[in-house]
Amino acid sequence: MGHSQAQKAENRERILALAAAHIRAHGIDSLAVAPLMDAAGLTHGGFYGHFASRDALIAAAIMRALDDGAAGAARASGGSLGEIARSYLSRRHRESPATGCAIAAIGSETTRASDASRAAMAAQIDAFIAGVRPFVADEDHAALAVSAMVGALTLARIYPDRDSADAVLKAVRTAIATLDTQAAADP
Amino acid sequence: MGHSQAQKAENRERILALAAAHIRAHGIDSLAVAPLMDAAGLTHGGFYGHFASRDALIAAAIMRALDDGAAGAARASGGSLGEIARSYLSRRHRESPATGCAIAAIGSETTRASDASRAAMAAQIDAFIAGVRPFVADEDHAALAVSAMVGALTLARIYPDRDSADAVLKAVRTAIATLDTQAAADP
DNA sequence: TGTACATCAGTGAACGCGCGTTCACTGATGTAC
DNA sequence: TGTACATCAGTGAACGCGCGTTCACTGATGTAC
Repeated sequence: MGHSQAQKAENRERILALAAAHIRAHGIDSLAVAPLMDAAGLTHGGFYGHFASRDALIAAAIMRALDDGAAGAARASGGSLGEIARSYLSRRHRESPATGCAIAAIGSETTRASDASRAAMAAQIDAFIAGVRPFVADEDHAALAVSAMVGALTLARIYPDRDSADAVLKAVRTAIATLDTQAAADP
Repeated sequence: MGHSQAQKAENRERILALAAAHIRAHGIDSLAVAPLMDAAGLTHGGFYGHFASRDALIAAAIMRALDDGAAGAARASGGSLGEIARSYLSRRHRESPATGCAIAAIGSETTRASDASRAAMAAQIDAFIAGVRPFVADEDHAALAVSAMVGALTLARIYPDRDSADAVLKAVRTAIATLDTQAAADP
């Protein structure tokens, strides 16, 4: 089998991507080394050639999940707050935690994570707020909009029935659009 | 030792209260039977006289944590949205997840809990929205306010430094107050 | 360009540990008379 | 009211299992000559 250095980098990348998706879809605590390595097509013994420990992997996976989410947000970031909210609070995003925003997916769990992980997520929260800032009246409303988007996505995923989940998303989408001072200035 | 029926009810109550506090402070997955029974002053073998399984305890503990949080909210619910936000988004609440709102404390984890647990939390979200409804312009803004409060408390707890955490709480408190149509009607 | 060998990515068995759960047992409780 | 006994809450040892981690080994890689 190919055990080249290039292969190793690819393998590490695959492990990390799978871990980042897993923690968003199934939570941090349920991430186990052996099943993860299996999913990556490797045996569990080789794990420690890539990461010092499970904790080190988790820290790296959180960073990766944050980057994933930020990349998705950048791709979708539109020219108005309504557009941002429409994308962030979409049914698609609600149904795809594994590829979506890490803040919403593992927010309450990260509350209890390492300081480094929490700092990384805090930085992304700040970036999210800064991205929304141009569209609203002041800093406070930027924090409000971001809190509401992260909160609403989390709440929507709690509802067991899809209709209620979608109703919450729609309600907050509509309400957030009224905070857009740019749009309000238009005729 | 007193093994009376009254004692048993007290013991079950103590176990459940400890579990409800634990899951809010340290997460659902980290709840383990033996340490919990130890904290309750009992040995772990007796656990199954009170609950059918760890999963059954978790379901009961989530319900209890929701009730705790609702009781706290009812005690603090004031005559304006600003008052509600001031209490919910207080430093005190941020620092005391074990006795506070379960939606914020275990929101992202509950996303992956049993349907019954999710339904119970969904009911409380609906109640929270209904409680805020009288103070805002429409249903959508009630959902916005609740999403923002739950979201902001979660975000604040992610920040490793207290000042940033408090700044987010304050920003969202201030912004939410502007949504209060009752207060806006005042001179 | 070709050969010899050190390196090292990945293998898979083995380890110790913590956990959920079971169970035979103990002794106080509370009921039947 | 007092005694005899069935009940049952709690005990603590034991179980099997999954998990994180280690390690001796394998065989392809890539470098030195």
